[in-house]
This record gives sequence, structure tokens and C-alpha cells, in this order.
Amino acid sequence: MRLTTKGRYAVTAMLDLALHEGQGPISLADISSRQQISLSYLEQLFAKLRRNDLVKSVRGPGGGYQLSRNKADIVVVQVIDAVNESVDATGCNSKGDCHGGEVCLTHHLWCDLSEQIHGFLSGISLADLVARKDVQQASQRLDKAHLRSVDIERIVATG
Amino acid sequence: MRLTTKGRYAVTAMLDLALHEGQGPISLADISSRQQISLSYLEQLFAKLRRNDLVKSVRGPGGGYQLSRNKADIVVVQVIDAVNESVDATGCNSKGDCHGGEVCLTHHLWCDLSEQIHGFLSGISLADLVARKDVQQASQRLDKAHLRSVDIERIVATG
DNA sequence: TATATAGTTGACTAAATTGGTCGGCTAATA
DNA sequence: TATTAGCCGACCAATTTAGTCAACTATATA
Repeated sequence: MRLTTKGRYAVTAMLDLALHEGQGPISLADISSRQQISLSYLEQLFAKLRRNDLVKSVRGPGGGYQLSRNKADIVVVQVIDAVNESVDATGCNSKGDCHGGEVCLTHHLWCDLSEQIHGFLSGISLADLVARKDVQQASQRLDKAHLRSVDIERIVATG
Repeated sequence: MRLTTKGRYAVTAMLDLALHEGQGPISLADISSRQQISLSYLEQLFAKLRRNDLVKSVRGPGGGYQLSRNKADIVVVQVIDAVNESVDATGCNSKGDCHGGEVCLTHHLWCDLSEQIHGFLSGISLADLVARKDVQQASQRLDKAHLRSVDIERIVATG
């Protein structure tokens, strides 16, 4: 089991989409600047999210990504799974063949732990996160900073 | 956060010690043969376990390792911590500076998850594991196989 | 229709971590 | 004094992470 920036970035990016729902497609460039995630890395992650049918893409100018279904119907563990980060804590992927075909001494412990984690992360939808006060506050901060940087770019571009 | 063989091996080895408590020092060679863990790797892990005061060592023939305190007073999360596998799921080690000095969008989510995992693993002592039926069954299996292999070695050695 | 935007794909990479191996050392005991 | 067993540090192959880069395709708009 591992939970690294890969899974965290994916959840953060999906939450960014959920927060800006109804504003049309959101470009990866926007997410990249708001959430400080490398654009190229986001591309990799979104390729997997799309393959897992969690987002749909719109090409061309004004394009971007949107959630493929209601934010209440996408749950954190699905996002983490989609980018290949397993939440399984066993060494045998819960198959029970960790010690020469049989279960190892601690197999059931790791099974129980996996269940705990899976249960926790499958009980939290993007809609749940959007509703949280701490998320709303952080989101406002990030959006403001993003708008400022867009302004600066415009000023630089137009002289 | 990651939970790999490193942490699992450490817990398994500590549980092996707990199961054979009262039989004097247990050598890493015994643990290695019973639990199918590389001896040299066990040495690395036990260096850390000893530094963290979870085991004490006895040198010389008949030597080995013993738990440094009662098995009811050693808890799974301590073992995992000792071998440097963090159970923290945040990207900032719970410091809250994950997004340029401030918390990132998903900081609190990972904090909550960390708390879940930590709570779960700190509620399970080695004594709890020893008392479990699935552990006892697996342990009997492994001990029998170990005795057989010891017999074979003796037969080979004596001709 | 040209052009800019934005997604798609694939090849590549530096750095870190994992799961070890190997050799030599030291302490204790029989 | 030989053997056992822990101690220690150097080294290593394989994998994963967190990217970069370049080329391509689809689409909207000027």
C-alpha cells in the first residue's frame, strides 16, 4: 500500500473540478496554476482518470475536463484506484498466498487494516469534500491567487 | 504514506518473538526460516527495532532477540514507526505547509485518514495478535514446518 | 482558412526507495 | 580457541515517483 503525491494530486485535481462545476470545461492549465501541480504530470493523471471514466474531456479552445457524473457519485477511493495507487495493505493483494501458498502470520491484520482504510475513503464523495468548511476556505484562497496571476499575465501580455 | 514489506516484515518478526516468548532469546536465523524473511534484511530491521528500544539482544551462542517489554505494551504502530515507515498520509507530515506555506485543498482529508489508520494500529498490541485464532493457527503451521527443516538439517549434518 | 488552444500520446529521465547481498567485525560461550 | 550469533557498513538491481519534452490531433474562433 502506498499513498503518495500521485494519489493526493489526483484527488486534489478532481476536487478542483468539483469546486468549479457549472463553469464549463476546466483546463489542466488552470488546475496546474491553482493547485501547483506540474501540467505534464496532470496530463498523465488525467489520462488514467479518463480511462476510468471519472472525467470527460472537451478539446479545442475553451476546452478542458469535467466530471463524468455527479460529484456525489464519485468517491475518494475510486480516484486513488484510478491512478494505480492501491489501498490494499496486504503483501498478496488480499489473495492469501503470502507465505508459500498459504496466509502469512499477519495476513488478517493487514486485511483488517485495508478494510478500515477502504471503508473510510469510500465513505467520502467529492460532494462531501466540497461541503466542508476547510475545503471552501482553502478554495477561496487559491481562486483569488489564481485570478491575481491571470491578471498579471494579461497586463504583461497587453503591455 | 507507505506500508510495504519493510513494515510488514517488522511486525511479523516482532509477532514471532511474542509467540515464542519464554523460550529464551530467539535467533534471527530461526525467524528467517520460520517467516521466510532474508536474514540480512532482518538484521537491518532489528538494528532499528533495537535502537527504538522494542527488543533487546543477547550475543554469542544461544543468543538472539527478546521483546524489551511486555507484549501487551508494544503496539503495531510503534513497530512500523521504528522501521521508518510513516503512517502519515499527508504530503507535509501534518505540518500544514503543503501549498506554499499554507494547507492544500485536501490537507484535512489526509489528516483525518492518518488519524484513522494511526488509531486502528495503535489499538492493536502484540498480545492482542497472539490471542487471535487465525494467528495461532498460522503460527502452529509455521512452527511445524520449521521443526521439520531443523530435523532435515540435523540428519544431513550427522549423515 | 489560418491560427491558437487544449487534449493525447509516448519516450525519456533523475532521484529516491526497496529489498536485498556480501564481507568483515565483535562479543560470548562451550 | 573455535563457533555462534549479533553488529555494521558498503554496495547493488529493480522499481517507482515525479516529472520533462516533443510531436500530434481535434476544435473553436478571428
